[in-house]
Amino acid sequence: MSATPDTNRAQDDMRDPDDETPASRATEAARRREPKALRREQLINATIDSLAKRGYAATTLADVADGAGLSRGIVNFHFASKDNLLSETIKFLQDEYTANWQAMVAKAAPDTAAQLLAMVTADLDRKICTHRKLAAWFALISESRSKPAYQEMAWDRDERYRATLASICLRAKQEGGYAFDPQSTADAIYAMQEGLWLRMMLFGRGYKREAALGVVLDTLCTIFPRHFATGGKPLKIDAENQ
Amino acid sequence: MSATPDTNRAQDDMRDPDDETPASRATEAARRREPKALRREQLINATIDSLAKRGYAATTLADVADGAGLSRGIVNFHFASKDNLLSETIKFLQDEYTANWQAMVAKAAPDTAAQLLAMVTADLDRKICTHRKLAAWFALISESRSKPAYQEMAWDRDERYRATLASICLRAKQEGGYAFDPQSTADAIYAMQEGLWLRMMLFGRGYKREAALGVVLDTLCTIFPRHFATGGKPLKIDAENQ
DNA sequence: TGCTATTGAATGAACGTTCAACAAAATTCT
DNA sequence: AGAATTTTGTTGAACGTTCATTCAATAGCA
Repeated sequence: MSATPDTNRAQDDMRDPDDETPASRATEAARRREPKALRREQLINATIDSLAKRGYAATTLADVADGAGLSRGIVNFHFASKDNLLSETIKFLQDEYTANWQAMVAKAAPDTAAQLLAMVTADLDRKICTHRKLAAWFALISESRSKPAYQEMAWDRDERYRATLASICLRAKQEGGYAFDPQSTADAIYAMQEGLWLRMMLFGRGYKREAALGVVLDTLCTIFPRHFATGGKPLKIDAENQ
Repeated sequence: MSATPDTNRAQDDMRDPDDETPASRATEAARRREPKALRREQLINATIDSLAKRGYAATTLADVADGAGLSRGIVNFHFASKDNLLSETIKFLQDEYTANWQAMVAKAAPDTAAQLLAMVTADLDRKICTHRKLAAWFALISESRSKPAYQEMAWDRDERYRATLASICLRAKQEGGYAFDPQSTADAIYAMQEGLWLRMMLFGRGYKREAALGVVLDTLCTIFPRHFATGGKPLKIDAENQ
């Protein structure tokens, strides 16, 4: 029982309702009973905090352990090495991201406009698009030059999203008689979203989720005028296919 | 006279004709004569190399000095501290970037399409858009959470580009009778470009400048159909204003 | 009694910074 | 002009700090 076990997570300027550590561990004894997976997630969350607050270079295992309210040696027990902890952290973020947009797309109406809207808003979802997660993600991904493992994960994530987006753009083109190249359009939209992420990461208070969402919706209106009304609301279109 | 003074710079996958160190310093004596500013630039270039090759976390002063073919203590003499070296490096990149697009815009024809094309292609210029510079830039900017100085520089650069782009979008709207919001459109285009930068940084060989350029031009055609013909060529438009 | 999770001190390597010594250039003096 | 002196640039070893990792000791749990 060293430091006071702090549950205060990520003083994010966006005030995320983010990932609260589920089990409200009261006593030292109760904490011990928590299954391994939970402890790992707790450490990963502390890692995200540290990455967001202090950056990649200044993220130390001591800081992570302190953030989780545990002792120094704990990370090497659960993750073997710092490298592995960071790999697992990026994997955690990627998995959460992918699961989120896939769920949102599955839940959305099957028509093209709704599917497109779902994909695009998924990236700006409250759960994904928090300042601390964006900061952590950029910190990790920027080091991917020297870490081939990161690059692979980024590539994976990218391909899936990009391919799905391209197929929706193709459908939209067929329905709306647009002139654009579907793959180019998909790439442009995807790039725009990552660019908006970057802006949000860089200018925390100065550029919020709502602003980014406005830009995205306006752009959809411009690119897909027959699917979206001004204001970003999907327009019902009686598609011939489906 | 310690290590062989290596002039081999940045084995970039993009084979940049990049910044060759101007003076071809032959002898130890000749090197000494180089003015201070040149030595600084040489060290900054070695820093960019190291950031691109090894990442932010693994960039050490020893590595920078080795890369420049100089001795260990040299950086602290010219830059006082590692922190300052990195600040000067990001400043160098930002200044080069801003000077480049402003020069290209100034050189372009005054009509809206040409100005827009100039701004947009400036970002993908051979001189700016090399793998090593992108990697270095992302490595630095990702740490800006913990370095307020970086953030300020990023903001500055951003504002100037964004405001110029927005004013051009406004002109285009007036000329072409488009429905879009000019600021949103400017933001979208800018974000798209930074997103494409990110892709190029991440997927080096897998996503080249030419691919990004194609996406950008296609997008211009989609957004400004009355200014650009399919294929991205600017269309002469007889503007009423100017 | 094992077994698993956790602790915190010890270890050794890596790094930024400092500094005394040195060398080349520039400046001053004769 | 040439010698003497100061200034400027450079070196590499030394220092102190920080950090990841290891590990013996310990405590809860089956």
